[in-house]
Parts: sequence; structure tokens; C-alpha cells
Amino acid sequence: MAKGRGKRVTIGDVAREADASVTTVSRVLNDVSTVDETLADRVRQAIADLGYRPSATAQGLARGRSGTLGVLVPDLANPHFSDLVKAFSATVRDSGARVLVMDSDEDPTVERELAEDLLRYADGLLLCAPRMPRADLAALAARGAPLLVANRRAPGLALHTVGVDFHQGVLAVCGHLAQLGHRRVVYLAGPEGSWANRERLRALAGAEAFGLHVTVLPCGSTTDEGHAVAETALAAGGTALVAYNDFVALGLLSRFAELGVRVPDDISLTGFDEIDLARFSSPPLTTVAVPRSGLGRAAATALIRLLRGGTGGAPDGGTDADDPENAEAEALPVELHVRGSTSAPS
Amino acid sequence: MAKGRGKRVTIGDVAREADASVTTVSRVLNDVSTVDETLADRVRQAIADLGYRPSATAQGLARGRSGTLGVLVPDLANPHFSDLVKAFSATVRDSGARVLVMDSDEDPTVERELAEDLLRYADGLLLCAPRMPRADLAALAARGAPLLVANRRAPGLALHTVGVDFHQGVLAVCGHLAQLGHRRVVYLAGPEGSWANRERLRALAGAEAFGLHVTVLPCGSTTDEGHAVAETALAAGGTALVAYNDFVALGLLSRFAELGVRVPDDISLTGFDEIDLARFSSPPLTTVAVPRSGLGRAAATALIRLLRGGTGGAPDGGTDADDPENAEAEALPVELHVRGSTSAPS
DNA sequence: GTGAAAGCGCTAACAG
DNA sequence: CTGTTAGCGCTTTCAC
Repeated sequence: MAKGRGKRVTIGDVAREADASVTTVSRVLNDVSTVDETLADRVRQAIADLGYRPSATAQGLARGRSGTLGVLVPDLANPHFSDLVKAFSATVRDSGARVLVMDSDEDPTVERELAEDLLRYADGLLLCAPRMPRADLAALAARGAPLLVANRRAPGLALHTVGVDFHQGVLAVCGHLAQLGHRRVVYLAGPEGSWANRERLRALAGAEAFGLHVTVLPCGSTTDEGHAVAETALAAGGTALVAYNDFVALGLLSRFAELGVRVPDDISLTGFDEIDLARFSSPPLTTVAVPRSGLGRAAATALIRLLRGGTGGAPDGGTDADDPENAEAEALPVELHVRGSTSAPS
Repeated sequence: MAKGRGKRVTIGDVAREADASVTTVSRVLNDVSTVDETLADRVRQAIADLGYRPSATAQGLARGRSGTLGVLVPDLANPHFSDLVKAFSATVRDSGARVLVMDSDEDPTVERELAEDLLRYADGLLLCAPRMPRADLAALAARGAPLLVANRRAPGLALHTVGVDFHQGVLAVCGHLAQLGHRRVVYLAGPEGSWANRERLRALAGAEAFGLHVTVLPCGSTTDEGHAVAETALAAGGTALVAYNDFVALGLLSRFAELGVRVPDDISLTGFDEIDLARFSSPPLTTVAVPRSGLGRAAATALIRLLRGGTGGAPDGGTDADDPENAEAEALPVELHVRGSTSAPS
């Protein structure tokens, strides 16, 4: 029986036990080229008896691919990324591979190194690195490994990306607010260098076109930061507050409750990202739902397709890098959810 | 330069380029047995020129270990586990290894398979599987691979565990409530089979000793479930509600806000787990902080130690399984945080 | 101090 | 349909 002894059970042990060759064992393992049923059964029996499991490492070496995909995120504790990773993993697993996760702890200076390390293990990489310097991105791309970048664009870099249409989301928020009659809104900005924040700002600028005047206040991305900035935000003289994300919005809401400021009667408030709790605040939050799981699935699908396509797979020459059509972007639609935290200005 | 061509750069390429042997290259790679500085420099230069990165797979095969640790969690989107995995990964990475994450999606029927698969890739495994059948656990343990189980006990199974002292946490909550003068509390129970829930119930039973009468109401672990059970909970006739976790508590709070029930004036409420948002609800939640990151770190440390110790490492005989001292438990302390959601009964 | 050669466990031509 | 034989890229005795 499969008692946990010292040495690993190898394919050779199985072959011996089943009185077959390792090739045959390998064949039944990968159910390939019809092996005689009797023999196959004997092999399966031996596998079961010995509790044999093929070593993924050996398979990887022999096959030339590890069966592993990497994903690098800035913060796994952020629901945005844990949902993404979760969906990514599920899809990847369905395709028969596994996922190696790395967390850069929001530190752009280690991202490059982590990514390179990940590539030693993985067949491909999903990169969520909103603040990685362009040069590092270029260097990674030049490694030639299948690389997919999430929520970030890198013009002229010929890399594949997937992302969420933040622009449209912010526009939807602004449209909603404008329609309610708001004219002056204040935006509580997210992290400085982040692509998501830049994208929001870009959209906000566009929103001025339909009669909205927006003031930008530095803030951040956490509940704490939202809480801390509440009074300043109030003083900024808008009738509506557009928070960088739901965490910030909930922080504001919390502070407002303490201050006796009523939302939306005294001031309207919107979030972004739709975390689970957004429906359960008082009042429930008007926010933009972004397809986190959808993004994870899309990323997995795209990366797997890249793998299959074989980037630079041709031994010599073939489709090389400077193909302008080589880069490919995908932007998933978002959805505005109007709830109790917004109303017409008083 | 390191242009991303078709073929992978191997140690042989580096050796050729540096006019050295692969052995030497391997040596400078693993900085072992003083290689002559001149030669070493030449090798390093070649490595840089070629953009060489050792294949983790090949290293794994040759070394007999993959440099990868696995972790299986029920739900990566749950902050409890994402924090745990994050801290686990960080610690594991500091020790030079990587982490393979798998998410069982709360489905106990796939856990066994996922764990076995993980073990094909990883040198060791951290198992968070609160509902895995004992037999499966035993089977995994019998595989002989370094295995660490989080937040769950398995008497007689001689496996290593780390966990949080839920028992003490619940007792602290009850003590707090009792001291405020509560006599009748209702517990909103978590998922049926889960160890965490069983542990809470066990502690609750103990709490009756100091004068608390507790009614148990089935509920669940999500905000939605808390929201849904609110009215029933109210009708159960307690002066305080002990929620399975913070999500449930926030769901209750949300529903209470809709119903005009005031917390803590009309009823006291406690959570468990201290999610980030617990401080920001209205009122802020009295809850029990569990050291999620600490648990992740402790798990990593323990697992790494197991790896070093070499479970069943002795080729024949040696320290075998039925050693009673072989199993080892670690229970991290928790901390009650009293906030605005609890007060003396009216 | 350095290199040649034998594997690590598996897959994949290539014969029979 | 089945087995023999090379490797996959690296580490590691073991000689030099």
C-alpha cells in the first residue's frame, strides 16, 4: 500500500510492478496511442497500488514547459486582485495548468525582479503592475516569454493587454451626477503614479465637457485615507464627491456619520469598483461595478491562447517582435450601479 | 544582447560564451567552492550578456526539490485567506522559495484532489481545508510529504498544525458581554461543518458557565446571510448578538439600519475576525482581531522547518509516523477589540 | 581550482 | 501495440 516511506515512487517503479516499460506507463498516464486494455489496466493497478504520482518537475523538464502560469499582483489582500487571481486560477486550472502567485507589496522597485523570477518557473506571466517603469516592462517583454499585462497600456511596446474600461466608468458616474443636477464635484484621487488613477483623471477631464466642474483632492486608496480626508473634501465646495474607489468612499461615509453629515442629503457620494460591502453601507453606495472575475478569466484565456500560439515559437525567424499587429488590447465594460448615496443637490 | 529569440539560453550557452565548463557556471550560480575571481567574472559577464536565467524546472529535477510550496485555501477572495496567503508568500519568498496557490472554492469534494496535485509540484503543503473529511486528511498525511494544516485539529493523525485560538476569542466576547450585564445572547452560526464554527460552539458552551444563556441560530458567513437573518435574530429574544464573523455582523448592521433598530441601544452586536472595515461601520464593531498575517508567517516558518527537518527523510526506518510527539500544534492568541456596537442591555 | 560524466524522472522519436 | 534510447537543463560526485 501507499505507505509514506522515504523514497519517491517513480515511473520506473510502476513499470516494474506492472511488468511493462516506462513508455507504456507514460502512455497510459497521458492516455495516448491506444494501449492494450489489459496492459493498461495492469499499469493503472500498479499506479494505484504504489500511490504513484508523476513528478511535475520531471514532466516539465521533459515537455519543455512547466504547466505553470505566473501572476504578479501589487497586493493580494486587495479584493480587486484576490478576485482577479481567483478567477484567473480557476480558468487556468480548467486548462490543466497551475498558478504561481507573487505579491509585490505595492513596491514597484521589486516588481521587475519578481517577474523575472516568476518567468524561471512559469510558462507565461500575467502582470499586474500599474506602476512598473516602462523600461522594466520593455525588458520583460524582450525576454520573449508569453506576457500579458493587466490594466495598463504601454504604447509602442507590442505587448498584449487586458483591462477594464475605467474611462467609461468614470464617464458614467459623471453623467449620472450631471443628470441629477450637480455642477461642482470633487474627485478624491487615488495613488499618484497608478494607471487607474491617471485613467480616472483623463476621463474626468473629458467630463468637464458636459458641464461638470471638477476639483481634484489628493487622497489615496484606503478606507483610512478616505476617513482622514473627509473634512477637507467637505470644504472643497462641491455638491458631490467622487471617490477613487469604494474603500475611500466608505471611509468618507464613516467620517460623515461621525460628523452628522447626511449622505446624500447634504452631499452626494460615489465609489468605484463595487466591493461586496458597497450594497450594505448606510446609505448603500452608488458605484461602478468592474468585472474583476471577468478580467481574471479573460486574462487566463488570453494568456493560454498566447501560449498555444507560441510567441517566437518558430525556431528561426518566423513572426518576430516588431509586428505592429502583435499587440492586442481588450477592455472589459463596466456598469454603473445607482444606489442611495447619490441624489439631486439640495 | 538579450534579444528574445526562439530558443532558451541554457547553462551550456553560458559556459561556451565564457569559455568555461558548465560545472563552473553552476558553481558561480550557486556561489560555491571559491571559483577563481577572473573566471567567475567572465562567467557573470556571459550570464549578463546572454540574459541567462537558470530554469527552475531543471534545477528542481537535479536538486530533488522544486523550490515551491503549495497552499490550498477555500476562498482566496476571503480576506481571511488572502491575508494569510500574502503573509505566507512573503515569508516563503524570504527563504528563497515560491508559492503555488490553489483555491478549492469552498468545495470539500475537490480539496483532496487539488492537494494531491499540488503535492506533485510542491515540496510541501499548507492546507486550509476546514471541512475536508478526516479520511482524506489521513491519506494526504500518509503521502509522507511535509504537510501543515491550518486552523483545524485532527486528533490521532500526527500532523503538524498552526491555528488561531478561536476558543479564547469567543470566551473573551462572552466575558465582555457578561460583564456588561447581558444574560441572554444569540449566536449566529457559521457554516455547518467548519472547524471554526465548531470551535465557536464549543467555547459558547463553556460560556454558559459564567451565566450566559446562548441561543444558536443557523446563519452562515456572508454579509448577505447576516442581512437576511436579521429579523429572525431580533426575534430570538437576546440582548446581544454574537455573529460568526464580521461579514455577518455588518449584514445585520445594514439591515438594522433599514429597520431603524439602533445598535447598541436596542441590541448589542459583536463580530469576529476584525476585517479592515470593522472600524468604519456605524457604530464601529466590537470584534475579535485574529492575527491573519501572523498565522501566515507562522505557517511559513513551520513548514520551512518541516522541510529542513525532512519528514521521513531517513532512507529506511528512522523517525516513523506513529511517534506521538510527531504532531505539533501552535495556537496564536487573539485580541478582543471593544468598540461602539456593544453596551449594557437597556 | 576546474572539468567530465552520471544521473534527477519523465517524454518522445525511433525501431521492432 | 510495445519497448529502447536519447535527451530536457541542471547539480554533483569524482578525478584531475
